[in-house]
Amino acid sequence: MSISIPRGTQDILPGEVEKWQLIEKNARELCEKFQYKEIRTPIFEQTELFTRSVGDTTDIVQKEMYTFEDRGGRSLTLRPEGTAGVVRSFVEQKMFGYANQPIKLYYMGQMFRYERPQAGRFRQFVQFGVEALGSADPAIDAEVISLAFSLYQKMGLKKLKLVINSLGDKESRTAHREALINHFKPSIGEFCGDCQNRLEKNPLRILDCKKDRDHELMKSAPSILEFLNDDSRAYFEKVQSYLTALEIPFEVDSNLVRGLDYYNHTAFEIMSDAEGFGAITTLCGGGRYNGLVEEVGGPETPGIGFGLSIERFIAALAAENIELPLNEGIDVYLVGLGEAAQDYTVGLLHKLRKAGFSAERDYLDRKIKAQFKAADRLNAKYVAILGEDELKANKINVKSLASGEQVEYSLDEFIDKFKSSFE
RNA sequence: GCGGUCGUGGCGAAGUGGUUAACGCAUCGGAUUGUGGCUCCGACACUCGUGGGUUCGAUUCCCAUCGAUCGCCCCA
Repeated sequence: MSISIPRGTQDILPGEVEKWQLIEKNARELCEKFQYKEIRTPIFEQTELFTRSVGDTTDIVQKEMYTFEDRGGRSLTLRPEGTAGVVRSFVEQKMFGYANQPIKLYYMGQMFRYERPQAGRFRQFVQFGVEALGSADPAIDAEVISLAFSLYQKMGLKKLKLVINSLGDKESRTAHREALINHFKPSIGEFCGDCQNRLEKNPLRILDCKKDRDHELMKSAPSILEFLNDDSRAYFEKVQSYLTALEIPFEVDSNLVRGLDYYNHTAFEIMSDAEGFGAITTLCGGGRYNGLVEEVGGPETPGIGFGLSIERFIAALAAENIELPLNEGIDVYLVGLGEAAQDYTVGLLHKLRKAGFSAERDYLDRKIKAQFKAADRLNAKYVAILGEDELKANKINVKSLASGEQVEYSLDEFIDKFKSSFE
């Protein structure tokens, strides 16, 4: 039996990896403009970090974590999401004491969830995410949302939908929770098993159920928005007015519930409207998590962030048929004919590269025709031909593959002349 | 964790219970002794995912298993 790639993981090969690099590059540039700084935290953390922050009633913690014990008997877990590690670092490195507040960070890296793979869902996937810690200004909620939105737009995505909701503060949530339980409890028997479980644990989740979505009580269920206290309501309205100022279209969906326990106030998702996108629609999810820093052992600190998957990003690009500017060819392919000439091209190739050109030569002892084909395949702009004759005459022929024109240079002047004539 | 579909050469893709498993692309060679993209000719070692069963005989039928894929749950 041959060794194969672990389930739910993928090799990203040349030809595909360029898309990743382009997204990564754009993400970094955008973060630079928005003044978010990169942070790199470990890929595994103490298990307790996730059970405490993500919430031990969530699916992530209950059935999706890659947890293992190391040789010292410590329980460690491959990170299932990015926020927990960043917050842990914020606390441990005492960033709350830094002069420059709020602390604005971004990360990019592998996350791991033990799930059955399907469209847009993997066991190892890559998230780009942002966290802003130390500010409870609704303007930063809008900034975080607009950063994510801008990245998608920058890559050419058009069919985007931003959905926002407010989960309110603790007081609002508690009131809403009571109301939900009272609303569903008398008839909970008519709902699916999952919902029956949710009633006490997390009644908010019932609203997200797809099976029971048509149930009468679903439509008449009390909305969180009705239970927002004055502060929470004012906050949410502020976020909305800032989004409007940023010219980001959005819709409010009072049923939007995020899968992690730590969220409050602003919750949002960016989805793709593109057809043929399958069951996955969520590209990016995020929200505010005031209280999380305390939970992890730090001082009371507000925070907000998002996470987005590069895999889904690329899937969305494909769903919208967006061509990325990739596939650059090389500048020059060095054709060598005969042993003496091929020997000479070794040094010449190096000089070309040192002069700033992307250059390649043959390493398979191929005939001239095959070398030309190789040059074509590499999308070379020029082919430089060095045969026995040229070598003897101290010359080299340079042919443009586009025009077919060929010029002869003296070998000594070749690099300089080629450089000055290069377009 | 549950369900549907699928698993043939580097890639794509036919096909059959029975002696040599199509074809296309790609690759390599030649036509064109040192100049590409076109054309023509030729070459190209395949445990037909793996294990077991049925059968005189299985790549083709059955079972299991692994994997891929899509969906449910949930999410990025």
